[in-house]
Amino acid sequence: MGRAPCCSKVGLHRGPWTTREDALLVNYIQKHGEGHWRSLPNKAGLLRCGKSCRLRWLNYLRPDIKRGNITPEEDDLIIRLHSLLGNRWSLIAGRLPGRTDNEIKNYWNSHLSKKTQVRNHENGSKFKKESGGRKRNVSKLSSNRKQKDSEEATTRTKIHAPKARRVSPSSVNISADNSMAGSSSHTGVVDRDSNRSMSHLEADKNIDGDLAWAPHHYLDDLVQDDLSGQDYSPANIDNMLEEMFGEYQQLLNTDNHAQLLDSFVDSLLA
DNA sequence: AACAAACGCAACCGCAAGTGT
DNA sequence: CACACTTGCGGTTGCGTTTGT
Repeated sequence: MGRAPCCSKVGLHRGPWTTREDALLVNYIQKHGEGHWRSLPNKAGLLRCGKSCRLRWLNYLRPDIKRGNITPEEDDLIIRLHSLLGNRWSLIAGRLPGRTDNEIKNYWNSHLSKKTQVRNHENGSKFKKESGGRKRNVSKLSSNRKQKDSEEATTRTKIHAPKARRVSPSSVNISADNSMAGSSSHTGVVDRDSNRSMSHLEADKNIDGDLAWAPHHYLDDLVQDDLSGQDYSPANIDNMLEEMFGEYQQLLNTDNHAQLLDSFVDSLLA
């Protein structure tokens, strides 16, 4: 597959956006709407690649972006959704109105991954908790950033890392009203790296599609209230999440999980 | 006050799925 | 069916800011 040349193109601006560039982009999108990112820079008079424009718009300029600190409720929800979905930031972001996948990803990497790591270690071992906030670690004076980062990377907790998948609305087969039956439904976020038959792919598509697009999808049952409603956290959410997560992990931990997933997905589709 | 380490976040990169021809 | 192009995603990097020594 051919790869579209991007920011490597000579003559294109890179790095931080100026207020003028922001204004040009916002003006253009307000007049013509989103999309056609590739041709947008030319039409808008920007010396940026389309990819860069799209990112800038989605992560920063969009009017519905919520700025400011992540609330404790959001914090908690991110942790829960991450435990369920893994690093699928766009899906998680979809449950947090006004938050972008990039923001959540950054927040996770800089705050929550440590937090959960600390939790895990507190539960299971004598992990030495890093002091919160910006504390200098004197014992690390000799270490440089890269080294530290790579060390972190190797120790970072990874629940699972399914490959990214794009799902278009048209590919969603499950009807909007078809709330998925049973709490185990969503554990169908399956390992995409294993070799699977077409039924797997279809099932995956359905599941993801439902997650991403259907108006009354499963997660709405799971997390009924929009965070903006301030009343997130119905009494049974914890139990449901725990139950599903347990089931999900069970699947992942099984040797023949490909086969298990097979029947699991089949049961979902039935 | 100066310096270095740690942090936080915007932006970039590369891959892969969807779509058009 | 095969290929090229577009778009979306998660991972990674670069750099300005903050903090501790």
